[in-house]
Amino acid sequence: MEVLLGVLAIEPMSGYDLGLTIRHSVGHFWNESYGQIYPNLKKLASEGFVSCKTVRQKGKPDRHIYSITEKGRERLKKWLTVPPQPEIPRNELLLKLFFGEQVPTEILIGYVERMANEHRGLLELLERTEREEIDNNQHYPGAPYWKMAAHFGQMEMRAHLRWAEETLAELKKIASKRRKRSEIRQEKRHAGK
Amino acid sequence: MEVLLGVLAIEPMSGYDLGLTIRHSVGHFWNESYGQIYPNLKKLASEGFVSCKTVRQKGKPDRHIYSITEKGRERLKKWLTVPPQPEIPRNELLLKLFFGEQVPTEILIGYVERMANEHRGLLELLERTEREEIDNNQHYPGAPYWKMAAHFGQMEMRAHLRWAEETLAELKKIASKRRKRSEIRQEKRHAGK
DNA sequence: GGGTGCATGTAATGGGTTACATGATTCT
DNA sequence: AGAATCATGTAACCCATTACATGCACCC
Repeated sequence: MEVLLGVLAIEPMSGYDLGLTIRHSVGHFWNESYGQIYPNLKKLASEGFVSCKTVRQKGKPDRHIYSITEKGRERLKKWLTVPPQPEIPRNELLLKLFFGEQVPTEILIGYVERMANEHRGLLELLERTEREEIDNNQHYPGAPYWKMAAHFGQMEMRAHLRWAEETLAELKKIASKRRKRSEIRQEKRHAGK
Repeated sequence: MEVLLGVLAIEPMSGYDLGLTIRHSVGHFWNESYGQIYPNLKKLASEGFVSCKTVRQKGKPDRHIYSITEKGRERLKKWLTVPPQPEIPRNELLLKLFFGEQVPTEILIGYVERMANEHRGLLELLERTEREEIDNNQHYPGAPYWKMAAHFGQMEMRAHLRWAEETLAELKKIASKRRKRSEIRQEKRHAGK
């Protein structure tokens, strides 16, 4: 809801563009689906927080360009001054790892490797975005804040990658132990026959 | 849903105890409310994934002790072998910081300080839990996995604290710049009078 | 007397994702 | 010809939190 106001405070745009802009600016820590964006824009418009101009297009449906109003800016500021409450994120990977005993270690190794690859990619993306997007908008007063948010993501990703390395080493140790144990079991079974 | 099975695979217990156990074992990356736990236990029981024994108590309501069944263990294993899909966590602090331009810098400083304090506390808790809970259960085959999950939280918290330091320094720079600018404005207004 | 902890549960409410529907244009 | 992109939106559904309801025991 308030992301929409925040982005529209930077620049008026359509619902579709809001989706794209949100994805590649705050996408690494906040996302909104179109099933959320369109109804919320309508609601914000009906309550006077945003205004809407309709632009005709040939072939395509009309574009609705939304702009934030004074009332909208006030609402945004009011929301910004409410202390954010801490939220416990849900991490399915960690949960599955926590119960990892129940499952072959190779599976867990796959999960951690996959996560590491994803986060490596995300880290690169964040670094690139910082260089290209934020540094090219140094004149804009919001740029320092964008940088802080981007840095958060970068530092988190690097921590995750370090953890993944450490954890993969540990998992591989466990895997080889397990293999040895099952080999011994096999031998005993052979001997017992 | 599956957390319940996972915890019950370690030890049978009541819904109430599940809530407590989840909070202080996987609480830093997963949480379930009682409004979720009780109905889900009922559902799991009706589908044969857990069994339930009722224990009478004087004064207090009957305790329902749930145990995982063979069918439940199979379901847990099946779930564990489904690759976790990456989830984008929502971070309200970062979002507010991203739009920080719109609001006095002091407010943002307060948010970041508060977050740093919280995460410092959480880090200590995680370190303590690792020493007390996990190391005391070294015999249990799940312990190494618990340790990995705990380490994830620790490394993340430490990264957040480093970020908070860096960010606070930056925010304080911005705050002093802003103060100077507003002093100049004040002087000009006086001179203009 | 009032707060906290034990112990269970239900119901309203809200938030969000997914799937669906439409339809033209552009790329492969 | 078929997929993808542009562009809007609705509706069903799922999930989750919150608040409510009950009631005893214990402590200050």
